[in-house]
Amino acid sequence: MGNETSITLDVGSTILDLLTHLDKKLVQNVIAAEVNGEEKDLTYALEDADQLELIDSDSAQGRHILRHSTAHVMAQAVTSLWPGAYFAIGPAIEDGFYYDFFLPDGKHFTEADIERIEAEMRKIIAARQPFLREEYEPQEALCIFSDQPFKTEIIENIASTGSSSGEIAAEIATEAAPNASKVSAYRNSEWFVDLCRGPHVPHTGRLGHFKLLKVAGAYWRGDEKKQQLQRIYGTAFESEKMLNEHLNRLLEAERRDHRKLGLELDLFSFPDEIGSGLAVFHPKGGLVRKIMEDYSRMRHEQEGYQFVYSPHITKGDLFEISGHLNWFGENIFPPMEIDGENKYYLKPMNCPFHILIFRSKQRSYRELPLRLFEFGTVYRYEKSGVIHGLTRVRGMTQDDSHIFCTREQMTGELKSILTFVLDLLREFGLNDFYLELSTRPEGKAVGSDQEWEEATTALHDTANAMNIPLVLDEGGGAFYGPKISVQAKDAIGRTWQMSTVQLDFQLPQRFDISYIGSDNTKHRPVMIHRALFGTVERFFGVLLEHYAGALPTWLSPVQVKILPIRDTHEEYCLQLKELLAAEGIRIEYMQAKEPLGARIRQAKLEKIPYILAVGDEDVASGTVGINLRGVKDPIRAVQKEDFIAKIKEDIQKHWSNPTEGFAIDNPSAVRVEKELS
RNA sequence: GCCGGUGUGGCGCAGUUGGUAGCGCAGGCGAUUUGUAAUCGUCAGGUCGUGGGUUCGAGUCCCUCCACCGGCUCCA
Repeated sequence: MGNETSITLDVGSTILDLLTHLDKKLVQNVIAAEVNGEEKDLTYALEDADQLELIDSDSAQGRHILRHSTAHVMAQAVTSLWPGAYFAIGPAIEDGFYYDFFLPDGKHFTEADIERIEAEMRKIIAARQPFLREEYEPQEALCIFSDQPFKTEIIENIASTGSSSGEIAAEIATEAAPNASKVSAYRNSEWFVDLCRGPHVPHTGRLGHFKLLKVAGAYWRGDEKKQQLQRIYGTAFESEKMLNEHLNRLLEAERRDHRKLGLELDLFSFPDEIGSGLAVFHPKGGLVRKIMEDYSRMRHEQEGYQFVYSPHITKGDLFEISGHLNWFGENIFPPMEIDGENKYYLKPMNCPFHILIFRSKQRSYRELPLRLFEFGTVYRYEKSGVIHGLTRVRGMTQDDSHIFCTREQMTGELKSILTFVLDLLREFGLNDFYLELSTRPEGKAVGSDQEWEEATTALHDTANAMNIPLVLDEGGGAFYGPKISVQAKDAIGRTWQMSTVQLDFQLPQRFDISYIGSDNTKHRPVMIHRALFGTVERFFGVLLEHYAGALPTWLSPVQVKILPIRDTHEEYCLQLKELLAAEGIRIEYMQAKEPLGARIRQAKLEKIPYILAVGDEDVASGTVGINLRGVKDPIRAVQKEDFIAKIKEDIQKHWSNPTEGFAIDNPSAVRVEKELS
């Protein structure tokens, strides 16, 4: 609440008692409190000199609590519908909560059960059941939960380690008591009690604005070798309004799904006949992709990269030397046998090829940093269940580069790469980033501690200097070195992993590459692996979702569509088309076979940035009527030269939408887009 | 890979308790010549993902495989 006040109460008073002394309006949203920095239920009995912070249901902390409480209600509902169900863990997560269950006797939930469970939950909420906190010695708790194997395991873990932390995942910690000696649980009814650290809302009547979203699978403790459970996801908010806003955001995400857009806009497809996770790009998608790649090539040229090419297959020796067959083997497609002797593999990575280019002759320090760039198509065997549109595929093209430099050049290179990455991503319209530093994967890494330490420090320091938030991803590095990845947030706030920059001391050793230094002796170069788009496919998918399919003009496969009002305007239109084409503008002409409204509609659905409608008045005065994407009303009688100047500016400046240059304050823009969905 | 769901013409969908497939959009053709988000008519298009089984008979029931969707584990 912010303001500090001292209040005197009777001995044994609870927070709830205290609230009754305070202004009703101010405290009606309070669902829990922090006492001396620890979250407590409202039924907590205050002691002398306790410092109290109230937690409102509309705060992040408050939502977390009410979601967690809703998860308990869901578990109770499930237990009442499926007596004997085992429940595992049920934490609040970002935007919602889940609970993992196991139904005995081979039963399982289906999507259809969601409604039944929701209905049962509403009954529990209507009953305004109190959440009663109980504390037990571990032995007692084991008795109470003797028929719940997962809970038993959690309690035993707490009892043996003395705490809920350690090797137990963070989410499990939310289930357990923070102090070692006692185990806390919350009772909602005579027959339903759940192990939990708390706190919870005072009673189930404080809940109700929730929705169950999906049934999914999940492994016990996130370990694929352990039992498979069923997870039910849901979300809950402090009000119906906030809940609906969230559900609308989910719909918006669905509307932006690049798989759907790719089909609607005729950009790419995944024919069954080719195989899972292998895309073909149709002419329009191919054009977008070409523009992306051309732009990238142009920028790489400016940044001092040299272009190389390497084949898609190689003898296994190469990946033996690099260590990929050993460390990355399960992601490599099975080999082709040639002449019974040699095993050839589809390449999963480009780096060894670039190393061989480096090694093809003796190198001098004067050549460094040597920056080799390639749109390298690689193939990775991904488990069938993980494939997802263009963002997770089995055949992908990386905008890959390997930079060979001296130890001394390393930091400078890293810095210029990160600057380059962020610039490039901004040029494609992504503006909101954070960096993630992935460190040594324990048990899955090569190289000495000292090398890892040095590499990690170098990456960390460079990342820190970028003035962008940096988060740590413990153990997420590649087997040969740590990495920084750039996470970009899209237009609706979702984050996508894009670029990666990896520092590598290992492969230069494995391939024994060297350069002659100014001292006339051999030195080992350092290698930096980096991809800016990450992969062209994923980047394409992310851009589609970011722009909801309405690509900026410079990336649009069709930039202008010309519509004559009647076919008598055809001649003028074709002249206009020539004029625009001469400026390198991508344009389509649409004959007057149908009413104008129908053609406008069709062009709008194609998300064309500029639709020109041309009639008698335009022919007479050399003008066009412009329909901007995202704007309902047309702009009439614009001199065609003015239009050309405008669209050229748009293309040159990479406007995210044509409206940017027209000072249009048109709230219908967003509405129109929505109506069409 | 694992758990659950789904798979009907290019796309979106309907197909009652098993009785050999419909609709809308898109497409072809014809008419309509249209000033801002769907003009009218007509025609064509599907061995119902695949392979097997049950049955007199399978889009409907069972099994296999494939693919997709939602997650988990992995990950660019």
